[in-house]
Amino acid sequence: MPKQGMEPIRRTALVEATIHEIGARGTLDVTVSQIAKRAGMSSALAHHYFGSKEQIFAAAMRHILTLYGAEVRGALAMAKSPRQRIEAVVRASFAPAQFRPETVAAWLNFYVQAQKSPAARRLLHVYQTRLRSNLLFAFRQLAGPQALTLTRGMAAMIDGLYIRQALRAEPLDPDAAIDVLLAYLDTSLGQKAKT
Amino acid sequence: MPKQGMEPIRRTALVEATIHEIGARGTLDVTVSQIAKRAGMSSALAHHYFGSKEQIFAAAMRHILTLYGAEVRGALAMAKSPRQRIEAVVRASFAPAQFRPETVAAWLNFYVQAQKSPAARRLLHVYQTRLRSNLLFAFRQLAGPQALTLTRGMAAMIDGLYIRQALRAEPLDPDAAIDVLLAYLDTSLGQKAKT
DNA sequence: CATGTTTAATTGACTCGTCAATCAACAAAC
DNA sequence: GTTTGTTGATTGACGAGTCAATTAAACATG
Repeated sequence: MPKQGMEPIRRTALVEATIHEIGARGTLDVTVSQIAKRAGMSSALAHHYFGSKEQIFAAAMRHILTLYGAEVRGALAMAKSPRQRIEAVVRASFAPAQFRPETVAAWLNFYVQAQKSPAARRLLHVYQTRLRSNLLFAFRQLAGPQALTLTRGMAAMIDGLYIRQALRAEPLDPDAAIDVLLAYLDTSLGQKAKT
Repeated sequence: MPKQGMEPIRRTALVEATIHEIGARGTLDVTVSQIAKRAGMSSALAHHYFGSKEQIFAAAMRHILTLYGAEVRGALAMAKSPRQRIEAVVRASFAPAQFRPETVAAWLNFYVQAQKSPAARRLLHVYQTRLRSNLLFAFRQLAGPQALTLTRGMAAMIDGLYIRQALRAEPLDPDAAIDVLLAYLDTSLGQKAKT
């Protein structure tokens, strides 16, 4: 069977299987065998390519963060005004790809993973910092001294809406979530320039 | 050694040990032995009183939710106006007892637990619903039609600020968190009656 | 109040299952 | 015939839950 050049294929298959499996089970308690099975291979092969379960998780996390980063960057590229930059971050955060149940469940579980694994914590920290500074920069131009408070509030609200989705309690659709956030944005800025 | 009436003592010791152990390790991956050891007894005894690990977790969760519920009810009792009722919920949510790192870490992990355990999900759901309806009721009197959006925003923000604390990323002290929330409240209500 | 009996509390040792990780061996492709 | 892909079987560790046996308090009774 062995064709050559399987490695990248296997790796991505495993990463995606990991995210789906975590999403489906709602837990980090997924076995390498489960992941491997979903990816259509033996668990031994998974170990062969990744070395350890923790490295599989790390790769899955990197994948999610990369996708999210790309989504944000894409949205940001088209934004002209500070107001648009904030809106871009919000919309990117709730884009269909980011708000799929498996993805969100995976996020929640990676939050937990970050509590034990320093590597996971670092990864998460990089992205959170980047996101926050995007918001802060824009808010500074719009609201001066209140910028820090507004940034904190908005970042918290994004996370909170994610959690709700993960818990499937009061499952808001993306548009409703975006509405909540934009309402916050607008009233905070006192209905200034809705450009 | 056997004195009588040990049961309630052992049970509460186990519940508290569970919360501390989860907080300390940052994971639901705590063994019954670890919990029992911290509570100063053998793992066999823990099983004797609770039957299973899941029931220990459920009891710990109930404990946390009960404390939180009591805190909210206490704060709510003194509130006279709708504005004060919202503020009461906010302040109760970030009261020192609720915002201790172990407690917050335990919360996060119970969110995860709720994904697999229907019992945990039910417990969480009851409290979340109660909380939300407290907010919604007050917001209706203050903001009429926007009440639903505001409630969603505020509930999300509370959860999000909790997460931040759990992750120890940008660790806000309780007062800062309350400031963020009250700023949201005030601007949303357009600086009406700050009573 | 001494003594025998029940009973709650308690644990060490054990079972059984599960899972991450390893390894030896085999199968194409080159 | 060497490299790359692949797996079944195995190892070793660990953890939930059980159980039989031990302790000493509580209690009864003459």
